[in-house]
Amino acid sequence: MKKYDHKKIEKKWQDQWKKDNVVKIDKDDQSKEKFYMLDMFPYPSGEGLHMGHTESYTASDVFYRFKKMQGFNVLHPQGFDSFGLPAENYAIKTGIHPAETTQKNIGNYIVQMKSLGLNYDFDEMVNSSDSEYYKWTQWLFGEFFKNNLVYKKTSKINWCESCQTGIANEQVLGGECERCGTQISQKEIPGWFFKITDFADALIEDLDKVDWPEHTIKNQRNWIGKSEGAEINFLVKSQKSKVKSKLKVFTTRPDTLFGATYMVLAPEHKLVEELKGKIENWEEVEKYIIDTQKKSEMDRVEGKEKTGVQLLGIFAINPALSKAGKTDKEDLPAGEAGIPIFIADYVLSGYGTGAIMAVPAHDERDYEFATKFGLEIKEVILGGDTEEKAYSGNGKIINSGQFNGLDSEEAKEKITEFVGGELINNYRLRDWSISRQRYWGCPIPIVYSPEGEVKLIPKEYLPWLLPTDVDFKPTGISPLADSKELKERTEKIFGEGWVPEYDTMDTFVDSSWYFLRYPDAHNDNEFCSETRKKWLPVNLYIGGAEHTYMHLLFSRFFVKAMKQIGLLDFDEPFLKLRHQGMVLDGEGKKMSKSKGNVVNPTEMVERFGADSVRAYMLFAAPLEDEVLWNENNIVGIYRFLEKVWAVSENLTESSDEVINSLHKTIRKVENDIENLRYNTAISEMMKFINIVKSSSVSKQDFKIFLKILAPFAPHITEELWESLGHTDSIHLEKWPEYNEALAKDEKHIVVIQVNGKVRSELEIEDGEDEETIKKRALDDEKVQKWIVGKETKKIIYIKNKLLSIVV
RNA sequence: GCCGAGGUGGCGAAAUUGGUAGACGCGCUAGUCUUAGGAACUAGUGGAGCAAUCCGUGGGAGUUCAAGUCUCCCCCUCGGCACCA
Repeated sequence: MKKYDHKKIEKKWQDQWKKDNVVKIDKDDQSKEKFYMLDMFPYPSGEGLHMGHTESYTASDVFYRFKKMQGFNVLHPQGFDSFGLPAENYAIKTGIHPAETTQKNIGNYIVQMKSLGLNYDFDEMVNSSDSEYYKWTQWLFGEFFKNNLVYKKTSKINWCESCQTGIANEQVLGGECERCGTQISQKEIPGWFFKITDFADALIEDLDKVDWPEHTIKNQRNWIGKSEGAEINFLVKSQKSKVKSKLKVFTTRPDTLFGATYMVLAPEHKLVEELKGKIENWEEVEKYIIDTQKKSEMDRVEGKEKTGVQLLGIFAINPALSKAGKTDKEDLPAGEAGIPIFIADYVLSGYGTGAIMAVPAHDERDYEFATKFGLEIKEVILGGDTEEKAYSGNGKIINSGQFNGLDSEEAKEKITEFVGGELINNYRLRDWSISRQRYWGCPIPIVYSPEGEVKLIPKEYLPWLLPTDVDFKPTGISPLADSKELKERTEKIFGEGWVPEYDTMDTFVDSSWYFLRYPDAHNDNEFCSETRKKWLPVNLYIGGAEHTYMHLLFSRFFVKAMKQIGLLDFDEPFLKLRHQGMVLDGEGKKMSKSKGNVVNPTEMVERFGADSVRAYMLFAAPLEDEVLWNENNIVGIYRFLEKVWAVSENLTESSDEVINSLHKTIRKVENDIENLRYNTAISEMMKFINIVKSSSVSKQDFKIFLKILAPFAPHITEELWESLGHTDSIHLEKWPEYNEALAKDEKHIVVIQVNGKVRSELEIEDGEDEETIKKRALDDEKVQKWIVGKETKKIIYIKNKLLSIVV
């Protein structure tokens, strides 16, 4: 008997599959139903594939093989998100061009993926730093430009001093750069923006159309941060002069307008500068503004204590309190004065209008501020605990003139109308800043005329190539600025004095549409032909939970924008999404280079075999949970495969028990794969083998078992398939059908409970009638003991499972 | 503080969705074989008890013939957000 030697057979079959080009599919095959199985494409780092990839890529590989056996035409592509900072930083250190490192790393990744038995067609791969791909990234930018979905503006953006580039809001984590952890500052620079906010509502509403994890949907919603409220104008007056200005605020609680006793502007608010001459304590105000600018976002939040400065010499008029309820009728009822105006850093310039009406009686932050500065607190809502500092719930309106007695909800609309305000929605989401002052990214296809006029580079000049004659060292100005070649190229095409855009695009742009390219990866005329668009959208997408905001949000935006332009005809890119959990070390700690506990997938494949590594990753825990990589546990899987191997050399006849178990196993495994419950699918197959070991199985039935094991352990099953006399691959077989009648049990154990406690059990024939079972139960010796001399009040029977006697 | 996920043997985890809690795997114990075993095989393995039986799914209450599962309150762990008006 030859031994199970994973090294030999895995090598053998990987070579064979390559030779047979088994992964190639006919993308235009109309005879089969399509299924688009997608993995999140990796950034090809120098570290190589990590265990997290191993798990999610195996998960998708199993699903792909399963769907294929079920007769679907399955697209299961892979590619590389290869623009980005690590390669550029490496280039700065070593002088090796990013293109070169990237190419090398991609080669490594492909070798590693193949060694795991992952079936991808690398002839059809997408590589975002390849001009064949980024030509279309640029073309899409152009389409967005033509359709007014991208614009340029000078604004304060998040600036990372260490990376020497601006970054998106989404890339700032707790005031720090998500890449390098440097404190983010604000910098005023010109840059390009995608109008993602145009789609804010659709990005929320369409979440109802997808099958995604609940928490991911919630995160998307929170990130967009829709709040319903009103914009209301207040009048600002100077004590000395007649000059009046309007001050617009956003509030979610217009119903509390009568309780607004002061106003707060963000220190950066335009009006502060405008009214400079009217503000009597300008020196103090200016100092506060400068102090605020100096504070980083972190400090602003950490020093929770409210600070602020009143703008002396000016005041605002609460429109609700002016005679006619309109701001332009500024006369106040006799004895009423205007309300004070403050600047304070608890009001953010970037949200809403950068100014608020403060209602201390019903907002905790306003309450805190008002208490500190001794400002009036006026209750206008009845409700809640009177002990509470500020009641922020809904209730009956009081102290609000003709609106008294209304419910808050109703009052919101009426009071807004009364003061000429407007009900509107506000969003936390901002337009997506995509300009990066770095080298290794997709060039923005824009040129400027000598007069500074913006011109989109026409399609005929795409791909607009990333120049190679640059110095990588970041200086805060995009490295492209020192390319002689780029300058000459631009002048040659557009004329003397024309200059190219030097910024490159955020790499999230590359990954926002890559899944649209796979169906037609080498099309040089279109990003994807009409006939190949039939592959879209993605049926199942598997990837890390760290992408619950950015990548998923941006991809969704792209699809919506492209639909609006008429390039696509669906709303959502990923119909079904599942995340894999993190892979931790044996002690449950995160793997990291500094801890020295990083596990190398290739080394594990060498030692235990790809089949064992694959099956173990999926067996150890549910897909979405964390997996501990415990080398002592993987032997369980290895033993299982050895048992399968051993069984294959001892095939005779199937016992009834084995036949029954086989059909149950097919049913369970099929159902579990469909629901991505791989862990229980594998345990079910283990059970089957255990039963076979204590009994016997026929060649035919064993071959059926091999088929359901094949997606998980593609090499060993292929080897055994061959040794059982087949010349065609097991992976071309059809998924076996189970027989419901054979999967049925003929006998059942029925548990007998007395007053809810298990007292005995009976073996019954399937379908044995209830009366007989009841009688048998009541006569049962062990049951008798508990019911003798008592009156039977109730008997409940759950078919084939349980009989509960109440006495 | 807010949002989300979770808490079941020594460990990773199951539980047909209200019906025998701990499947499957690791580990452990005993035995067989062996020069040996960190190999293989067989049996056992939630806790207490000689046993009958009792106790057990973070804690407490409740609904029910029956609760890991449903309801209410509380505690803890992990992830994310953090003055968003």
